[in-house]
Amino acid sequence: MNPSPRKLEIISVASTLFKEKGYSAVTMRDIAKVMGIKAASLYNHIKNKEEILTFIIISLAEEFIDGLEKIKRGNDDCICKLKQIIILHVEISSRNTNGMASLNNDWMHLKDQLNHYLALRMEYENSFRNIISEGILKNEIKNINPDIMVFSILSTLRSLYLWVPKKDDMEPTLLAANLSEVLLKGINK
Amino acid sequence: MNPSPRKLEIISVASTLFKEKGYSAVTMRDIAKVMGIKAASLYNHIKNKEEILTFIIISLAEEFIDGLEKIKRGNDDCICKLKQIIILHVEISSRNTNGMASLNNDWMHLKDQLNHYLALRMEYENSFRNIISEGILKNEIKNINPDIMVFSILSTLRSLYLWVPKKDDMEPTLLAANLSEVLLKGINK
DNA sequence: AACGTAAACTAACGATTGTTAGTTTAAATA
DNA sequence: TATTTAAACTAACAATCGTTAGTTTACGTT
Repeated sequence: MNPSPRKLEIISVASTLFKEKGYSAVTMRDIAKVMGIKAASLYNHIKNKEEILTFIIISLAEEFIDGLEKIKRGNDDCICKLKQIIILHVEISSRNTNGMASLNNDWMHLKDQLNHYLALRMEYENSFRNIISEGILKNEIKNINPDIMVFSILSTLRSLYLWVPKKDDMEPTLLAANLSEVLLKGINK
Repeated sequence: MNPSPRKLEIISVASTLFKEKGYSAVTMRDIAKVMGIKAASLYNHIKNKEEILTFIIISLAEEFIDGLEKIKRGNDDCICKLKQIIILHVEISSRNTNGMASLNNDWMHLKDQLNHYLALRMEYENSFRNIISEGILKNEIKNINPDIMVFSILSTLRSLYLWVPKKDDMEPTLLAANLSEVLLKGINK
């Protein structure tokens, strides 16, 4: 059963507020006020507050897993795969900056799906690290601690949601290209 | 008037909890329980909940401003200054991973000092960008949009608080050296 | 015209929130 | 020994929290 349009509207409003103040600081009455209805009316469309957060986070997490899965299946070299990962993050983050805030900062407030989320996250990071490690073996990537490279690149990509809205004049394609240059080849001339 | 040892103890406990769940989700009773006292007793040492957050954030922000000020005053080249900034972040983040969580995620819950914080933050980012821009002029740094380089490097440095605790076996000096290599020269061989 | 239904409403609940007031305890000081 | 004081306590407050129950409204379908 797909979410109704009204439910998606609530989730969208909630995402905006969650980004501004964090999940815990946003009340059902806050969400209702932006919707122009009373808090109790929200419950005609959603089960509870937690369901909103769960939907936001899990659907985004699965987008990332699916995207990475496709990249892994390709037989491009590692550097090319990394570029595709950068594009994946720019695309998803640009399309849903508000949701990305919850994915990054509010996952610990999940209950039922917390373990599922943590599993997806670990799966994603492991796949990412495997691509790096393979690149080192094939001599495409420097022989530095892969954890540091994963951490460094992923930190930047995870922060995109904060930065994309400030640069909405910049095309996602150009942003991804510049990011690839900086993340893969550095800034030093 | 310096904070008493007991007050610092409360702030330390609060920092730990703020990192785990975020400022809004941590109650005064949560903090008190870890301290082994009742919530009301906290008010013998602190004015209110907000004061705890303010102390954590502002003192860290000032550490960064002071550190960057010293780096700016030196007459090293830009690449060297960037390396010093990386060391600054590794040092501060290693010394206070818990506080860094609030600095990154809970600043929007400041009240009295919110504008002060935002001013410090803008000052820091501007100085950072100026170093990059100067590096481009002097042909030390690639001629790419400096905003993207600031964003990319700073995102990684701001996430250190999440990552340092998982790698407490790694010496901060080595971490800073590896980070410099990755952030400045990239991962591509 | 009668009915069904989706989506709003009012009213209220029990729990929890940050915080205050006033009291007790125990150790240091006079 | 008597007094002061720092730091804990108990008890309670008004406000706000997520949520439920029951009701009204308005519109599409029979």
